Amino acid sequence: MRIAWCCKWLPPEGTDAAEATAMNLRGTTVTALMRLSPAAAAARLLALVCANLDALQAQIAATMARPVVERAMRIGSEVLPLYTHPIARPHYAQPSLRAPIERGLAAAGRLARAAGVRLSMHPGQFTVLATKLATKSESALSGTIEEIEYHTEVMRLLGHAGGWHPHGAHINVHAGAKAPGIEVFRTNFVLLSEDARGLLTVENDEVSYGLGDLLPLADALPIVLDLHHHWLHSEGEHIAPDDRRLDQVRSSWRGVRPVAHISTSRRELMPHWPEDRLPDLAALLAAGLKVRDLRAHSDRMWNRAVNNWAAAHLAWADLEIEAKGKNLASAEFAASLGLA
DNA sequence: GAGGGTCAAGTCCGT
DNA sequence: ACGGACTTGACCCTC
Repeated sequence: MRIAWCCKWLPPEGTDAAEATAMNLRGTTVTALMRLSPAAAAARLLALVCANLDALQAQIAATMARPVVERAMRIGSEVLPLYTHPIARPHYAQPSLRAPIERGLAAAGRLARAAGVRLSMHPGQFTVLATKLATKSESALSGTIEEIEYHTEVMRLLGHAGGWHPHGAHINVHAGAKAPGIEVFRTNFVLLSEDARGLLTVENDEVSYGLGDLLPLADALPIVLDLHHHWLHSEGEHIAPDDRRLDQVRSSWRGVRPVAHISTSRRELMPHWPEDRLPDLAALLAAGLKVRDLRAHSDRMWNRAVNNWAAAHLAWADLEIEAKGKNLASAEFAASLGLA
């Protein structure tokens, strides 16, 4: 059983803020890189990558120091900044950049495996396997494939690729656009490398692909259930851990411990809502709140009823905590449930 | 150093 | 038709 934090390390009470800053990944922008000479751009990327590799190892080390139940984390996608962009690609092909990346990621992966830290990644919203095959979207599809193969390459260099979700690793995406339909996702999924297909998972979202829409893919890749997205997509259902639909979700993982996501709406939206009562979507909408507002993640897991409901799902899945309070929220969540 | 405009990409929603 | 939100605010220029 694992509880994961996501991407960014915030300094726990009484620790050094500058130390935490050094533990986080940094990116850059295409325009900033383009303004530099090729030599300066190469130097800039090398400096960023080296800092990020150190930061990643520090994140894993900090995660190792947590109780066993908290040894899981999501790696930020900017670990190798602009890796898939044409402006950066020639630089990443250079041995001067490639060598430290291979060394650094191999060391990070060894560290994670030695301490049983489960690793995941989550490519951004531009990653859409369900996308039309029309000329207009061809670049969207090729960009999506490049992006997934980039994340796969990071996992490969960590030593977490080859076969079926080695060490529990996964690269999680949303399905994409609604119009083409889920079978287009399946068609495009086949275009990925074998390593990528062994790492990819697909997550339900609030607007396009709900849990029921993804179940037809259960034979192709694991389904990540986002409990908060499902709550919004299903018009307020707090799905039970023994719901029959979850049988298919579980089996989609083919023996690997499943992963689910939990987050909750911002408390400021419902200042008078009791902390020990599950938020009632119909009541909140009737009170004038918008789904769009309710999608936003809270800082902390502030609602005990939500936490107990989420904790019941630990019976079958590891949980990634998606809260703006990051590691602080996940540690507090684990502690509040008496798990850590 | 602080403030504020800008940021590679797709899709959906509200105006 | 267009701006904003989303994974997540960070980056980077100007003063």
